Amino acid sequence: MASNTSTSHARARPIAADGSDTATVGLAAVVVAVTEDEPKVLAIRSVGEDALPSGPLEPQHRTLETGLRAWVETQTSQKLGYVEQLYTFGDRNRQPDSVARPLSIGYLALVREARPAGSRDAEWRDWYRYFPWEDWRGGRPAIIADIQGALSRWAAAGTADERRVREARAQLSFGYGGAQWNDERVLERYELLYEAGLVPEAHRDGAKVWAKPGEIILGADAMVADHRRILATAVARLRGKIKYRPVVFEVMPPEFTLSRLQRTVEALAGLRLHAPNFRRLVENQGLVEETGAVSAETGGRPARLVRFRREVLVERPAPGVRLPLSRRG
Amino acid sequence: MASNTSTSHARARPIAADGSDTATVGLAAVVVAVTEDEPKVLAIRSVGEDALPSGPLEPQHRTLETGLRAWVETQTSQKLGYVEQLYTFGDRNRQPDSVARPLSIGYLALVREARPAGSRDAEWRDWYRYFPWEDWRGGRPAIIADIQGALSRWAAAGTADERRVREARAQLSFGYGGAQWNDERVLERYELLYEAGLVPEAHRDGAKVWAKPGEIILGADAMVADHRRILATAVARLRGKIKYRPVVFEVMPPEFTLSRLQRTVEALAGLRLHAPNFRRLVENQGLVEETGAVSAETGGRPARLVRFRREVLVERPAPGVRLPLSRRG
DNA sequence: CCTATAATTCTCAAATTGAGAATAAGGAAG
DNA sequence: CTTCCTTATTCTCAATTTGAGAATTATAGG
Repeated sequence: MASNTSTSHARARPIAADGSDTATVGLAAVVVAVTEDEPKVLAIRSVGEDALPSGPLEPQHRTLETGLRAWVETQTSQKLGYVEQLYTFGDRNRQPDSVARPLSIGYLALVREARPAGSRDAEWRDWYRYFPWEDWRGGRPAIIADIQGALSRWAAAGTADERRVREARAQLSFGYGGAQWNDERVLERYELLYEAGLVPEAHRDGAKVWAKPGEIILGADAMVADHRRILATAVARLRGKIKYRPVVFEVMPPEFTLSRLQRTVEALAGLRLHAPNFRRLVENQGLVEETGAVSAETGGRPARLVRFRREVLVERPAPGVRLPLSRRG
Repeated sequence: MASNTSTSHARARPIAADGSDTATVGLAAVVVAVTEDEPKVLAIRSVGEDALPSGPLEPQHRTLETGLRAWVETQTSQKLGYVEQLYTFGDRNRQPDSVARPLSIGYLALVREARPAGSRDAEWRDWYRYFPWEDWRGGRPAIIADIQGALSRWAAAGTADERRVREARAQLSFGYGGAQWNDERVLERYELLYEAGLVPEAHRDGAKVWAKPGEIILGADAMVADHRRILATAVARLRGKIKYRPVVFEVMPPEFTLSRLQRTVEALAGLRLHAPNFRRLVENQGLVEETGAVSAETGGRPARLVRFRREVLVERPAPGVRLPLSRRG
């Protein structure tokens, strides 16, 4: 339960000087790295559920972003490079146990390496722990079957009109029936599960949901407050952005092989790519340049080491890693 | 000056109960329509500069979005359909005359038609009044020459290092030198002008800028507070989104001709498109369907009337109006 | 030397794009 | 009613970009 964990993400209750609403503003960061081909996110372990590094906006913070950086650094001793604002959440509905309106501004940060995580309770976690249905690298995840079942029962429980709408939404989001899987609909999927009550957060928040606690989809970790929602927003944003901006390089070491780059993109997108076409795209777009060195780490033929070509930022209008999917699972 | 206009966007000063910062949260809407092939935005005329419909978040607002809708409706009697959150601005630097941290959450709203604007001081304005350099439909806008000149002087005024960085940024943003024009860099361009002090807001905010007031780029309207920044964010977002999501249809009437659709996209993107290729894209993607009727409004051959095919939302993963540019101005 | 493994290059058909010519269907002018 | 003007619409064609798979190369290990 959220109320058990009175760590830094608990919020103070402000008093408004006049009728107008004041809000304590929470800042929360999704700090992403990719280690050994797995996407990782920095999490704060608390008694119950995990939390994102977060804290309230304070007077000494010159900008929202500096406030965020400060909180992440004190809580995880991780310095941030690339940072981008995601979304501001402010529903009254969620977190009903607080008088002040909980306003949280979510940020996405990309860092180069997942070091052992500075502080004792900060830990790097595979982000698919929170969204096991998002990892299609090994084909359709088994958990989708459970989800599909639960969503069908949820759809059936509605009125005739609701039924069709719900069924369509479920198929569209999770890619069955007519629709096909879309890697970017991460938030849509999480929100759908929340609405249907298939996720513990919905019950904890006291949201009016159809599902009984017994329907909860198991095998996925929940998070404190609205942090899993923020994480879903981050994954969605990153998966979208990777395709038209060269942001993957923010999580790569200075030198890397093309297959490492590919596996990093695959890790983030949760999809398998066709290797020859992937390299063709990356090279044709001039995203990387030769270092001259080779790396013989893997079993087979040694791979050339390349580095990101910063010049592309100037040359091309919107270079990203377009995804050459392979149709075979 | 911002302090002259004590209308609804003036903000109250909250008192924090403890050390932590409280902020009055302002909501601001960029309400967009396209009338007679010109992109319009709803503006509130005040004594000095224009403002966006806006107001503080209040206790009775259940969600941020309902608060926003309420403010827009009371100020402009315009009901909103499609609404999307843009960004939360919270720099301490801007608006130094306020004790409370001004936090403003910007929204983009799309509406179907620009009616004469309900209230007396709400008015539909061509959005290129605020950004004349953004309209390339008639070729490169004349004002770019002035901007280029002023930015060159700004670049030259820096140290050797600064000079190169500034020159590169200017060229990249405004598409001269090596770089080419990118319709989506709207915010980047506005921020650059602000930083260089070429825009009245920078001086009004007391920002530390190079330019003397005499350098200000004339022929563009400023706005209250950070509203022009929010507008720039909206234009950028819309120009980006139009290419991969069928959002144009939110500003179209239920039935329309393909050339009207094209001119609407052109109005928003500020670019000319190649008509035959535009229709090919729209039709191949199944974005529209026949109504059977024709419209003989224009001089030449009567055009078929089509409507948006809602089914595409289910069928295709990310259908938008890709932009088949024509190379000739 | 043979084999497994991974990296890399080639090939080829299919689809998409960019550009312009050509055609069609009305209204207005004569 | 013929001609011209205007806009809508269809065609064509070359160039580029994709998707998919086969083939080749370079190492390490037996």
